[in-house]
Amino acid sequence: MTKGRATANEGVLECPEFDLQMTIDSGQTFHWTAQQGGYSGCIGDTPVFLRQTGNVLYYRGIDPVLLKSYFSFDHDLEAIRESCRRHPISYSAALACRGLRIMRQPHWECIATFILSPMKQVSHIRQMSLALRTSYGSEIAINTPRPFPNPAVIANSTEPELRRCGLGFRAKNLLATAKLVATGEFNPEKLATMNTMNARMELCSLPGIGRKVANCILLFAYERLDVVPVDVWIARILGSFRSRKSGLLQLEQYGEKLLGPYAGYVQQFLFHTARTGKLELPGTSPRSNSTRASLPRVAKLRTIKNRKGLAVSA
DNA sequence: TACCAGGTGAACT
DNA sequence: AGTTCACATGGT
Repeated sequence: MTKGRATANEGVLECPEFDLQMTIDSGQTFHWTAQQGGYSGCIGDTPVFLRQTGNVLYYRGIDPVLLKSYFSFDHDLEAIRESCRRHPISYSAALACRGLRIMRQPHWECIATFILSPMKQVSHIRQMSLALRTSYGSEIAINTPRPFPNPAVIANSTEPELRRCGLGFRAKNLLATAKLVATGEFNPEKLATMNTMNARMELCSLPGIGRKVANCILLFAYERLDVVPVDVWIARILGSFRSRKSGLLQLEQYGEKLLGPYAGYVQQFLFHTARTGKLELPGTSPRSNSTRASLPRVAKLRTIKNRKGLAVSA
């Protein structure tokens, strides 16, 4: 109905090389709900509605400057694509992911939701996020989405109550981390000024955060675009590129070298194409929509808490 | 039913 | 230092 034309209270933004749906569905954010041909959610504490038609983004409720920053409109996607041209599989993944941008998410909500991520599918992380926002998020206005709850609000809750949001064993970690942040003992803003290795160590000091989750947070909230989070998908993909099987840390280092200066971005292209069944790997067939991945299995994976001197990317 | 999901941390050899 | 296991929940 309103497709291709702005309604009364909508702002309009040219957005070349941007795919709203792919960006939101790529497993980096879990707080947006598909609605009326667009998405509703919050940017910070501001309720926002977004929809896209072609190269035009229609937005409601938000300063376009913040919007552009949130979705990283300043990232040079062409340069990022070119950075992995020498590696054909990555390059074709990059071409398949035109318009996928790595966002600048608010620090706390990114930390909190990736604490919820271990051993959960993307759709389940969305469910947990929604349950938390519904139960604990403040009501900004009637009939608008609630923002992700502040650390203090979570900190004032209890583990049994958090478990009612379906968090399982993650409830304890979220609660403990929320308390550390609420008291000021841990300051997420401080990490922005630190180098990647030190920021990673700080994150790994939090309960429930190991190397993989820390890397996700560094990539999706702190703009460390060279960092490669190695989850089961990326481990399979990177593992299939080499004959020797290796541990998580080895795969991460291998990935950072192979995928170039924007390795984290390229990792996201590989992750998303694999998860949507579009990635073709040597010796495997792309999965169909209805079946599980046919990607090769990887030996049981162990995680490593970061230690001093273990500089993977300085 | 059994298996898997954007893993982590503690207790084992 | 390397291995093994428990940990909740929801979906196929």
